[in-house]
Amino acid sequence: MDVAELAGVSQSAVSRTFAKEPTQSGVSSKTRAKVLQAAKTLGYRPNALARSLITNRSRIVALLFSYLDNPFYALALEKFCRSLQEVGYHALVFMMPDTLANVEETVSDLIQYQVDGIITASVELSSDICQYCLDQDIPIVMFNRTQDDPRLSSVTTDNVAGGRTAARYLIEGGHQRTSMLAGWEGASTNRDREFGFLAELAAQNVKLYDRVVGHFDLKHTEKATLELFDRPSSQRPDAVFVLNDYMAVTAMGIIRGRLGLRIPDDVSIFGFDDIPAAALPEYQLTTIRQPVDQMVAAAIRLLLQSVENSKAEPEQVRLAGRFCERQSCKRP
Amino acid sequence: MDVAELAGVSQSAVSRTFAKEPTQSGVSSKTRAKVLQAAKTLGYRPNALARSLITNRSRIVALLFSYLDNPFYALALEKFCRSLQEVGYHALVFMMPDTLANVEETVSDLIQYQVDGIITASVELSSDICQYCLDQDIPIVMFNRTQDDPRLSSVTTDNVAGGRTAARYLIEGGHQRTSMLAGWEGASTNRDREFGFLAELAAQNVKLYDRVVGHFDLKHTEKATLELFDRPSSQRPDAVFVLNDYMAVTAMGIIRGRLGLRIPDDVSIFGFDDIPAAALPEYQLTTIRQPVDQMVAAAIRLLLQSVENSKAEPEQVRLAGRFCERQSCKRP
DNA sequence: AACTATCACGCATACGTATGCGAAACGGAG
DNA sequence: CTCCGTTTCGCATACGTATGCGTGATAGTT
Repeated sequence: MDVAELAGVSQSAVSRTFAKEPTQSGVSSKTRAKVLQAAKTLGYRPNALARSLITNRSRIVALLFSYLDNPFYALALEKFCRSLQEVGYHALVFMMPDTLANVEETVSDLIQYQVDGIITASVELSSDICQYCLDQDIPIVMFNRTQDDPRLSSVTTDNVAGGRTAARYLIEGGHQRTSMLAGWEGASTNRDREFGFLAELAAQNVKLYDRVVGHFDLKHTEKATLELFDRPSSQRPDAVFVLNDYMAVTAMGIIRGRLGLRIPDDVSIFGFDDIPAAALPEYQLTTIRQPVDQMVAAAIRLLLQSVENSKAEPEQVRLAGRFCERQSCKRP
Repeated sequence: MDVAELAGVSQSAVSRTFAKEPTQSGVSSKTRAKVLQAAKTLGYRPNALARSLITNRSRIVALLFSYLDNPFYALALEKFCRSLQEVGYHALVFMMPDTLANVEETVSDLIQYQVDGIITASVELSSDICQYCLDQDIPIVMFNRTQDDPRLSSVTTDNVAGGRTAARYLIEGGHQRTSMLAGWEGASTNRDREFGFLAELAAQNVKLYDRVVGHFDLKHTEKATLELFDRPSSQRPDAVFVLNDYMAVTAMGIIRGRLGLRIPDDVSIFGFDDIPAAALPEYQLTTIRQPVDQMVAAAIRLLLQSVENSKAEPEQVRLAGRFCERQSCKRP
C-alpha cells in the first residue's frame, strides 16, 4: 500500500478511511485528512475487486437480455443501469447467445464474476441453472417473464388482464374478423396475453378469425403479416391484436405501405407495451402500457432484498397495465 | 480450497487445471480429471475477481453511454456486448448521469472495478479524466465521437463526407429552401456532419435557408420542427437535412401528422445513421448508413490491442458511410 | 540397470482489501 | 495528579487465485 506509506499510517487506516460510511469508522479526522491527501497525490482509488474478495459482495448485478432491437427492452436496460448506479451497484450486461450450450457458458461466466444477483429480461433459464444459482445463494429476478418455479422472483405486467382488455375493446368496436399476430410461443408474456385475449373472446362467444406468428422479430413479423392478409379483400381481418408494439409498428408499416390498407378504416391494430414510437403521429397505436419504471424499480427492490437477506421469500410481482386509447382502432 | 481437498491435490493443481489454455499447463490428465470431477460435485467455479487480483487483468470493459432511446446506440450496445463475450471479455455498462459531478463519480466507480479499458459512446470525457486514465494505463476508445486529444483512439464514420453527400444530393434534387435540423452542438458527429453539409453548400454557392436545433432528443426535435415550419406555406423549407435518423423519423411524424405535409412532395427529408426504422415503409428514409458492425469491431480491436500492449499508438479510425437512396427525398 | 532429461506437483508467497483484537493515546472528571 | 472510559491505531490474518522454484516421479536412452 503506497498510500499508507506516503501518509505515514497503516494500511488499516487507509482501508477505514475509504469505508462505506464515515460514521464510526474509527479514524480521526486528522489521519483521514492525511490519507485523503496522500490518495490524491497518488491518484489512488480503492480496488473494488479486492474488496469483494473479503466482503463476499461484489455490488455487481448481471443483466441478461436476448436482444435490444425492441425498444421496450432497450429502455428497460437503460433504466436498470441508471437505477443500479444510484444505489451503488453496477451492471454487467450479457446478451443471450442463440445456442443452448453457449447459454450455459454465459451463465457460468457471470457466476465466476461473483455477481450479487441476476436479472433476466425476456430470457428463461434451464432448471439446472436455476438450481445451481439458488444453491449458491445467487438471487434471480425475472423481468417481464415468469417461470413455473415458485422459488423464482419475477416482475410482470398483468398480461392476462391486458389481453382481456384488448379483446373487449375490439369486440365493442364491432369487429367481425378479429385476428391475432402472436410472438414467440415459448414466452410467458405471449402465453398470458394470448390466454387473456382468447378467454375474453370465448366469454363473449366470439371466435378468433385467424392467427399467425411473428416471433417478436422483424423478419417473421413481415412474413406473418403478409400471410395474414393474403386473401380476397372481403375476407381480410378487420382487427388484429398484435402481442407487442414492436411487431405492431412493423405490421402497420406493411399493412399501409405494402398492402395499401388504411388504419383503422380497413383494419384495426391493437398493441402491447406502449413503446415511445406508439405515440408518434404515424402510429397513434392503441395499446396497453407496461409501467416500465415501476417494473424496473420493483425488480431491483426484489433483488436487493434477496441480497441483503438470503432467506427472503421469492415474490411474484404483477403490476397493472394501463389502457392507452389512440387512433389505431375503430372506436366503439 | 475445498476442491483441492476433495480431489486430494494441492490448490496449485486446481489453479492450473482451470488455467486459460490446457497447453503446457503442467497438470497430468489424471489429476486434471480428479479436479474436474471434484469441481463438478461441489459446483465449483473459479473466482474471476480473485484471479484479476493476481493477473492485473479483469477482462472487464466499461461501456459508457448517454442514452439508449436512439436505436443506433441500443444496437451498438447489443453488438458490443456480444462481441466482447465472444473474445472472453465482459461489459460493465454505465449510463452517463446529467450532472458533471456525477460523471466524475461514475468514472471513479468504474476505475475502482479495475476495468481493462473504456469505450465511450456519445460521451465526452473531461481532460482531467482522460489524463487520469492514460496515467493509469487504462485505454480509452471513443465510439462515434472524436475529441481533440490525439492520445485518444476513436472510431467514426466519415461524417464530413456524409454531410457533403447530403448537400450534393439535395442540391441536385433542385431544392430551393434547404434547411437543417441540427442535433446537439457539442457533439463531434453534429459538428462534422454540419461542417460537411455547409461546406458543400458553400462550394456550390447555395445558401442555407434555415437552421434549428433538436438536441438529438424527442422533445426538442418536436419543438424545433414546428418552429422550422411555422411560416406561410410558400416560405416553408422544401428540404431538410436532419443530423440523425432518430430525429428525422420523429420530424417526419410531425411534418405529416401535425402539419399535413407530404414527403417528399412538399418537403424532402435526408437523415443520417440508417437505423432499422429508416427502412420501414412509413419512412423510406434516404440517409447515410453508418457501418455499425465494422465500427464496433474496430473499436474492440483498438481497445484490446491497447490492452495487450500498453504502448500501442492511439489510432483514429474513420470508416466510409454508405449512401442509401430511398423515397424521402425528391430525386434529381 | 543406471543416468539424464522431462514432467508433474506442492510449497510458499503475493495481489489489495476488511476486520477482530489488543495496545496506546486521549479526554474528562474527581 | 490519578483513574477510567472512549477513541484511534496497528498487527495479524483471511479472502481465492497465480506462479517461480525446488523436489520427486516418470520416461527414455544407452
